[in-house]
Amino acid sequence: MIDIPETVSSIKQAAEFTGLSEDTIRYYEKIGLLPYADRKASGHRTYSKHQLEGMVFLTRLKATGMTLEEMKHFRKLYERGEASLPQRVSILIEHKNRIQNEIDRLLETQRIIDYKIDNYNEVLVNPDLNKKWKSPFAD
Amino acid sequence: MIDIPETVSSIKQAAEFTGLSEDTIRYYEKIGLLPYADRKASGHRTYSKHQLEGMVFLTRLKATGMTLEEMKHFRKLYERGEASLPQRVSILIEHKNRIQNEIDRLLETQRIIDYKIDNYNEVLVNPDLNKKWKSPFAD
DNA sequence: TCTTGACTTGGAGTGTACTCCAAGTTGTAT
DNA sequence: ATACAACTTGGAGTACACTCCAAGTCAAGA
Repeated sequence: MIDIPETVSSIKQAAEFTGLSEDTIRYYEKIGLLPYADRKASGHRTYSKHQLEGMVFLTRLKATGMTLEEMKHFRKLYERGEASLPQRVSILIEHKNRIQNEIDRLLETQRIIDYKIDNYNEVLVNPDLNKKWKSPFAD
Repeated sequence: MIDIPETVSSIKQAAEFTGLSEDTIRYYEKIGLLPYADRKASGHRTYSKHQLEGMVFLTRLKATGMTLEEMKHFRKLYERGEASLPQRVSILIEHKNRIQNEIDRLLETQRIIDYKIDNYNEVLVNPDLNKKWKSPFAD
């Protein structure tokens, strides 16, 4: 990962460092997933390193299947301060479990794909075998 | 997995055995992802075990991130017969690699979540530590 | 025969997450 | 001073994958 400067003073740079698009950053702010960003005198958004890291963490949660609504909820808990810590922990634990289930599902599908690739390769070597696998896409 | 009978004679049963909804099955047929299903004299759809297994395989590809368009492409190759075998193998290999990348990403996010959970727990034990972690959502 | 329920069709509507646009403002280089 | 790029806003449009609906047909039981 690129290392993030202490502050950036344009949405373009924020996009560059977080991997989000400029439009997506504005959209997230619009729906309340990101807090209203500080503006310069010109009205342009500025971001601290702190905020950029938060955005990167959001992209990770999203990339692992958390919805924008769930992330908004998490953010609201964060804003309520320390009292919400236990709730935040349990959300993270639950999300971690979801990720684990997803991993298990992916591994199983990899096994099935391997099986199909093996079948395909056998048919490539000996086309007469073709009739043996009647399963769709497998023969 | 439930075992699938040799044939089913309604879309309801097909839905039951594949896990897809009736509407989704009709939708897949409409967009050409599934071939036009055989109909009884009444016009009701019937499906062979062969076809049901194909539908289950589609759900796996979809659950692991393949789009409907990509699946349509794969299906068309399948319909072109044996000559498309090498192409189908390479699509499967590529998809398997995508799954691997996804798994790697999920594992990395799990590690990050673990790190955050640890931080949270430390703060829960000793609230004074709270100032140490300035990273959003992490403190 | 009549009702009930499962099915058929084409097409409209939904939810999520963007993505783009028009009109206007500001900052920088020549 | 002027051009031009980068930014601002509210709001409209898009892509994907369904999901629902209305109107009609068909099969089986009371």
